[in-house]
Amino acid sequence: MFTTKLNFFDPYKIALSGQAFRIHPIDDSHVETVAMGRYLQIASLGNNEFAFSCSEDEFESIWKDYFDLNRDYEAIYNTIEDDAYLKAAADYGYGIRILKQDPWEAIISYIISQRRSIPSITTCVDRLSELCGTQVSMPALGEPFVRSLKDVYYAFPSVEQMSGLSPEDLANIGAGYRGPYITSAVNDFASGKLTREMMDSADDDTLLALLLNMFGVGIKVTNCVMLFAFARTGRFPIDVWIQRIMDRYYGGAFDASRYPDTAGIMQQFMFYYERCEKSHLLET
DNA sequence: GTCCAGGATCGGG
DNA sequence: CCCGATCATGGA
Repeated sequence: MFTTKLNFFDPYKIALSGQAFRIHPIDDSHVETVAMGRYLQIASLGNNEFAFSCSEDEFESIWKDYFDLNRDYEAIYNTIEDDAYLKAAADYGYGIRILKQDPWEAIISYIISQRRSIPSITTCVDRLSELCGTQVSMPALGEPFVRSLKDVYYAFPSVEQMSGLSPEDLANIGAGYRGPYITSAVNDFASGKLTREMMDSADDDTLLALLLNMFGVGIKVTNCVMLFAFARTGRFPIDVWIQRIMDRYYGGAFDASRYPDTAGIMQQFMFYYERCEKSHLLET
C-alpha cells in the first residue's frame, strides 16, 4: 500500500467519466481498475489523501503517469473564462484527469465503442479480456481497502494473444459488425505495419493520419485514442453527446481552438457534465 | 417490443 | 465532396 496526498484528483468521477471501460466505483470511497496488466484499488481517505493498493515504486513508475498526476489541472481549470456552460461543467467535473491508457487497449476498446452504450462496451471488453487475456494477480486488500467486485480479473489481451482470434470468437464476445475492424487492427500491429514506437514518436498530424488510415477507425475513434492514450490533450472528440451539447449551448459548434492544448480536457468536463448531471436531473 | 448507443464505411448523386 | 442507408448487439 502507498498513501499520498493529491490535488485535483477524484477517482470516482474518473471512473464515471467514460474514458476507460475497466475502471469502476466499488462504493463512495473506493474505485478499482484493471489496467497496464494489473489490478489497482484506490481508497479515498478524505482531506485529499488517497491509498493505492500498490507499492510506492509501482505508483511512481506506472500510476502517476497513468492518472496524469504531473499535469497542473488547477491551472487549466483557471483558464476558463467567459463561458458559463463550460465553467459549470468544469466545476462539476472538478477532479477529473485524462488517463494515459495503453494504446493497444484504447484502439480496440474505441473500435468496439462505436454505436454502443458505455455499459455495453464494458461487457464486450470484459468478455474479450476473459477470452484471451492473462489473469492478473491480486494485491492484499486489507484496510483501508474493500473486497473487489469480482474474484478474478484478466488483463486486456496483447496483440499476440488476440492474433489467434477467429471471426467466431469475435462474434461470441459480441463485437458485432466491428469484428473485421478488430482483425484488421491485429494484423496491422502483428505484421509490423504499425508499431507503438512509430505512434509514440509521431507528431499530432502524423499520429492522426496513422490512426485514420486503419480500417474501421474514423475521426472520432482517432481523437479518443489520441486523447486518452497518447496525452494529445488538444484533441476534441465529437460524439453524439458532445454534438448535442454544441447544438444546445454553442450554436452547433464549439470553438476548440480557444484551448489549443487543453480542448480535450474541456471536452471531458462537458461530456461528464452532460451524461451524469443532466441525465440525473431528467430522471427526477 | 422499441429505441438508442463515446461511428465508420460504402455507394450513389 | 456530401449524403443516406446500413452495419450487430446489449441495455434501458
